[in-house]
Amino acid sequence: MFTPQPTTTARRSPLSREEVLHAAIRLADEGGIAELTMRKLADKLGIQAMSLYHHVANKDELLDAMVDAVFREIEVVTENAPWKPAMRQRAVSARQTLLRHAWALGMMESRANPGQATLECHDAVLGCLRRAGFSVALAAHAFSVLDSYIYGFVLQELNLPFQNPDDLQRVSGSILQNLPADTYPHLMEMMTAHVSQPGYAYADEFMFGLDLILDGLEQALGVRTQPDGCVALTGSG
Amino acid sequence: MFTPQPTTTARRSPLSREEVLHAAIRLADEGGIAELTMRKLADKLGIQAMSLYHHVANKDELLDAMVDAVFREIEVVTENAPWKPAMRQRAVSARQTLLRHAWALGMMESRANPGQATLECHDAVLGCLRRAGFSVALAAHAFSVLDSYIYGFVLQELNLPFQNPDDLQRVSGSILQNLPADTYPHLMEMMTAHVSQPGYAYADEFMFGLDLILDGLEQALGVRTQPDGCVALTGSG
DNA sequence: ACCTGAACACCGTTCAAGT
DNA sequence: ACCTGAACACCGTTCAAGT
Repeated sequence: MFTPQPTTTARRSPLSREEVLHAAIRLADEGGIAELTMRKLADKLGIQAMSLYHHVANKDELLDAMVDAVFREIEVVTENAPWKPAMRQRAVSARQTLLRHAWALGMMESRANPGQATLECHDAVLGCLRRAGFSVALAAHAFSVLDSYIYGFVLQELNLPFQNPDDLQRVSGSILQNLPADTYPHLMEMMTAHVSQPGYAYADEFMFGLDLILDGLEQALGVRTQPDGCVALTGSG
Repeated sequence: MFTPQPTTTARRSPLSREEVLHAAIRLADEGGIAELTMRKLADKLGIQAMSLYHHVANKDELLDAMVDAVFREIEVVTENAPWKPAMRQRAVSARQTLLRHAWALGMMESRANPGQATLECHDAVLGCLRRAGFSVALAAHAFSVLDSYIYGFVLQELNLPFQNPDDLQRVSGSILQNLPADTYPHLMEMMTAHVSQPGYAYADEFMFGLDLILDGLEQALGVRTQPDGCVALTGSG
């Protein structure tokens, strides 16, 4: 029996792996990683949960792909750019990306299969450093300390029980208000004299630590390229 | 009717909240956080899952208590110790503790209720810095950059698909072997010329970054306490 | 006070069956 | 090739009932 394709019928185009991936990311972005279940994801796509397994081997593989998609969003500018502003800008982009997808950081702990975008991002960073004169060993050091700092800072940022300065003042007040004033004196001082002051935002701490690390790397690079032992102070000081 | 207590009968002492907490930590340490379900935890304690709710409001409260117990394990030596070795030793202890409880880091992302041990740990660190002459603002900077680095480093360490140098050589080989040699040239160079060399261990990168940050903080402290603008180089260089 | 059985509303995934 | 219904072995948690 010949059954012609119903070309005129409004029909859902067959689901693609890309569609599944992006729907999963949107779901996790909006409702948190706990909201991302195969059943709810299927619901959002208008299919049954079991149909997802035609596009994705299992939930773990989906999570791997999601993490790789996050790395694709991190901008790495290395084209003939000096290493310091390039690394600085990449750090800023990485932080923004990881904040946009709050679920990603917590998932990296358990992922072991780096995707293509992840490898490309790493390669670009290493290339920038090597071209700037970093030895292989120093490039490894630099990569480690920069990524550690970025990941850890975002982890703390996401852990904060507030998102804006108004929240902060309210929350820090309620935490310490119920305690005797001398239980945590230094924490109390930090809250009252600094953190709860107008204009304070934890996000601003990011640049202090980032520049401290970049300056330290610059010094280490200078020591290496000038083996007379004289530290070259190339900063603004 | 009078029913006497069966004093002679071998009877389980009533379960305490502490017992539940430690069993939960052991379960997560051994099998990963996914293994920690209320049902399996109850099994291990020889009771039914529902009985746990007499000692813990819900799973979320249990997770909060587990994170706080991890902070209790971090050693903070601040008694009259100079700030630099004290902060160095605390960073080492924090890293070891977080490696011992690999589940803890991923959970901090979603916890918002700091416990007593957490607050005590933070207070001790701030006290050490303040006594050493750090301004409130610089102490906040120092705290942020140090904790960010520690957390981020451990996050990367846990993310590595190997635990010892032997694994490393095998894994790094299999990742890059299947690729054309020029797809990720700098990653390839890093693997072949550095990471896969005998004696390399990612764990050793920890001290480079830690000392880089501590030296940077020392410099920032010196600049502040000597307002003549002359940087005091108190390091070994 | 502490523990429990049964139940509810969920999970990820398999498998045989449909078109 | 793609989707599905039914089922399996799990979840966290509630609630009424036991001692």
